Amino acid sequence: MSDSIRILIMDDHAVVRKGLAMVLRLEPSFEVVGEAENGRVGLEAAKRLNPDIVLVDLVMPEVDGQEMALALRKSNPNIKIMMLTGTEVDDRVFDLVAAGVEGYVLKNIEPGELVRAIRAVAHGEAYLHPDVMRKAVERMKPQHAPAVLLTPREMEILEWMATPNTYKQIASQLSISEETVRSHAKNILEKMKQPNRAQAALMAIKMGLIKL
Amino acid sequence: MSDSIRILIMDDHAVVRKGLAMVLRLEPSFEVVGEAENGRVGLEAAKRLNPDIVLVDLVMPEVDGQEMALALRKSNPNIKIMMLTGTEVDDRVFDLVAAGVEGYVLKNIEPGELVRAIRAVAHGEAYLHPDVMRKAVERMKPQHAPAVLLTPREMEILEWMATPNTYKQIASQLSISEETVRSHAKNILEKMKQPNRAQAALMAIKMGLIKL
DNA sequence: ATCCGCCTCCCCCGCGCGGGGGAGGCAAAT
DNA sequence: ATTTGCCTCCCCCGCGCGGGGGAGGCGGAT
Repeated sequence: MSDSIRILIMDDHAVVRKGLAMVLRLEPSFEVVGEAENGRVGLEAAKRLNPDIVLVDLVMPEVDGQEMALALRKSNPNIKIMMLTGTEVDDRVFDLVAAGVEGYVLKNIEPGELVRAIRAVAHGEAYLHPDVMRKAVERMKPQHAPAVLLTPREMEILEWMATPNTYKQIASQLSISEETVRSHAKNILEKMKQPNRAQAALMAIKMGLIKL
Repeated sequence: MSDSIRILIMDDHAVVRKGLAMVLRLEPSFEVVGEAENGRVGLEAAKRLNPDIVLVDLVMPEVDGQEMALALRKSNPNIKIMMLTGTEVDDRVFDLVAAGVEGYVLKNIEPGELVRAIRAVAHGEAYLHPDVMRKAVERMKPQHAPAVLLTPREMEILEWMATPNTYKQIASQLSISEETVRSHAKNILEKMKQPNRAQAALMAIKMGLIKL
């Protein structure tokens, strides 16, 4: 293995490619081995050049970054992928990371940070832009607050309502009457404004009241 | 506001505290304003000193990092929290980020990276250790694969089954007979080995077949 | 001392749903 | 040409469930 990081750049704008290449070539340990103007030729180039990492724009004509990433993951899973997009955090990020994309940065990134990011990803780490990370964390945390108008007992019943158990079975589990369970269930459905158990369970998961 | 970042360190091992403090004091823009040997005194110190950020070990006697973080979040939500643990990624991370902890690093982090992390968190960004990020990404991606033995039509019906609509309503929406919908539903439940619509919907979400 | 929220339990009704059958058409695979 | 999978549609039955009532006890708040 070589000690330098071999990079392939994909972007439909020549200026961006040249700009990135210029910045990256300043780094002694970096080696820009190729450029491509879209995902199709980029994919071929990647297979031919076998770079350590590809720096790819998300929006490109013919074959975009997402398609390219998925295809490259299949054919050459060892090539790291660093996705590059505009200043907005695209929701496709999550599909991308799910597909195995290691890096995701916005184009407004500082050159120094980009260098660090590339180095991190090339070393097998994951690098997500802070904004993306924040959004990811937001997704992980339950969208708290909306309504904890349920009593402790009702919360307990609600959890059971998300299971296959019938009210009768729930009742025996809790050692109370089935009628009591049904009574709680009625109140829960009314409070949550849901028409049935199924919707209440889905709603509860959405609100993070119960775990999946 | 001052231009330096005021830091409070919490760790039950004096050596770790001193070591961290020494490393951080090398940074001109950092100011270590205090140390605490557990969460209880750390919490008091935080309220008294009002630092920009607290660097806190997860495992501590009396009041551990998690309790401290939750309490501090309530009393002083503007103080950033950087959690510090051993070399293993603890599953409690997810509860912590859900609770609002901005940073999470492992103790094997390089000093330079820790400095960057603290700076990032102090500036309002999120910083998760690459390993944690990777694990978080793993959690986000649907645990694909198990079984997409459902036909396209069944997938469509399944999505409708996760809504409040009755079979009759679904049927009219899809312009087919209610019996057809019920027939599909029967096959779906059998294929998914689920006893009812509710469980099938929950299962579908777990498997990432449908979106929340 | 009164009120109110919570938990408990009971009754009745209608219907949506799960589970068991069966059947015909149509396209792709073989 | 036969098979196989998919989509379509139909029947019957039993029961779990949603929705409408009501009632009593118990603890905390005032």
